[in-house]
Amino acid sequence: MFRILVVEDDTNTRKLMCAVFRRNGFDALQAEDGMAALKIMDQQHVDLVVLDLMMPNLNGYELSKQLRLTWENLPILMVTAKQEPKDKRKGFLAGTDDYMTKPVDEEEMLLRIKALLRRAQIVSEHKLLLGEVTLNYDALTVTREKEEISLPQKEFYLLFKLLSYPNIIFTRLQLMDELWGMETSTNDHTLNVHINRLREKFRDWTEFEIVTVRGLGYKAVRKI
Amino acid sequence: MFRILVVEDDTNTRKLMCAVFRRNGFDALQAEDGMAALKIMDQQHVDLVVLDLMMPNLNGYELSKQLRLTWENLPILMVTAKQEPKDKRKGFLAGTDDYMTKPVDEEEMLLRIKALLRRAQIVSEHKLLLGEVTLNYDALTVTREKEEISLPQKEFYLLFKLLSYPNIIFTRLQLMDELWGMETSTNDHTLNVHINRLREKFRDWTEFEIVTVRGLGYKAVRKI
DNA sequence: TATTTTTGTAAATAATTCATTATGGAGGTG
DNA sequence: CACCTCCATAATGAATTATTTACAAAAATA
Repeated sequence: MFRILVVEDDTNTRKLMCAVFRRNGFDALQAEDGMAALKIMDQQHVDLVVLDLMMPNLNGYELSKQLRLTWENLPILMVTAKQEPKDKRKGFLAGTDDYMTKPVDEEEMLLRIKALLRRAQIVSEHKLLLGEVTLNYDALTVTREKEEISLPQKEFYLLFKLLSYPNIIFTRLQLMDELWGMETSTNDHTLNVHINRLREKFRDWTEFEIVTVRGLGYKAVRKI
Repeated sequence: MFRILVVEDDTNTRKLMCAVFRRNGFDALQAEDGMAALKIMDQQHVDLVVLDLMMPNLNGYELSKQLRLTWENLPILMVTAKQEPKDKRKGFLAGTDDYMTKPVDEEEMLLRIKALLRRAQIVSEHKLLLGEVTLNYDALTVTREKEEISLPQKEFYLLFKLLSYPNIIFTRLQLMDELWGMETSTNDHTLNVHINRLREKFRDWTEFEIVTVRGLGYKAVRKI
């Protein structure tokens, strides 16, 4: 069972959140400020932290920085005020983080929590499991039962990125940025070609498919 | 028959693990804490220890240190929490150790146990057995039936390293590091050359093969 | 010291991966 | 339907990476 730590100064909100988590099969702990949170983290295993950014004493930004020092891949879901500028909201997130704005929608929170946990697992195990199919990040291979396809780096990272977040559309820019870096001078047509090569290699696989979203970019969808 | 000692404070988990081992042809002993574990170890021969790091009294770290003092090459499989930082998880492992994160997958645990036992045997006997083929660490020789090839040091250690962990990819950096040390000024092309020499010598052997993983490094695969 | 063996370097060759271009097709829009 | 944009595909060539060969330096051995 996954254990979630809720850090939130408002007692009502905090208790409500914990109740929601418990009702949905999670184990929930609570802390009313950053200090209490760190104390709990030292004592027991926590899979994910939900964090209000507006708190007395050690505020959310500071706490998340502290947490990152020790638990590099700990997923953190930050709860921010809506009027906070967007770049500030996203700016300091690590790869395994996400944020939501208040007031928090219960349904949405659970979805995000689940996505974060899944992603954190991917990060820590360097593997991506999709039913019968496994992407092994360290070996650059894709396997299905006995079959193993090994891919060139660019192709592999592209596929891994897409399949890490199925059904999520990535713009060409995002993908270029992730695989080639901001400052590349590489023509962005090359992305088409890589996509094409991937499609070619996995044409007869029924598990997933790379779908073009015209005008936007690409997404991977799981079939079956 | 190999004998495994399970050290785990949670009674259910402990009994379940022992049941799994017995079902798979191992002899299983159990201890609910470090003290009990040491007592058992003093009384009888144990081939491998499975150890939960989170335990009351003598914790897992301490116990493993204690065990190492007397049983230098005892293979230990540590069970750690997932959020433990990776360097902490791996940092104190000896060559014959491994770790897993909770929750533990039965299949994976058995695989790791077998790999550990195999490796421990390598270490204690200074030999690596692959079917008909034997690598003798002290003599720097590779034998198959009546045939015996003796290798120069660098070549032998390289082959030994690769074959100790078949199917695991080692980066050029890892291999350079292991065979030449971090601070070497040796050109890393030399690795290619050594690989090439090994391939040449064992070209007609069907038992194993050195495979290059472009952009990453090399791995040894067992054939047949 | 002379000889052999081992190890490292360098250069030539080969293979793979990646980027670019060109062409044509699909889908949207007026 | 005509037109345009965006994307798919194929072909080509450049860049990167690995293999092989030859040779020289270093170390070990006779």
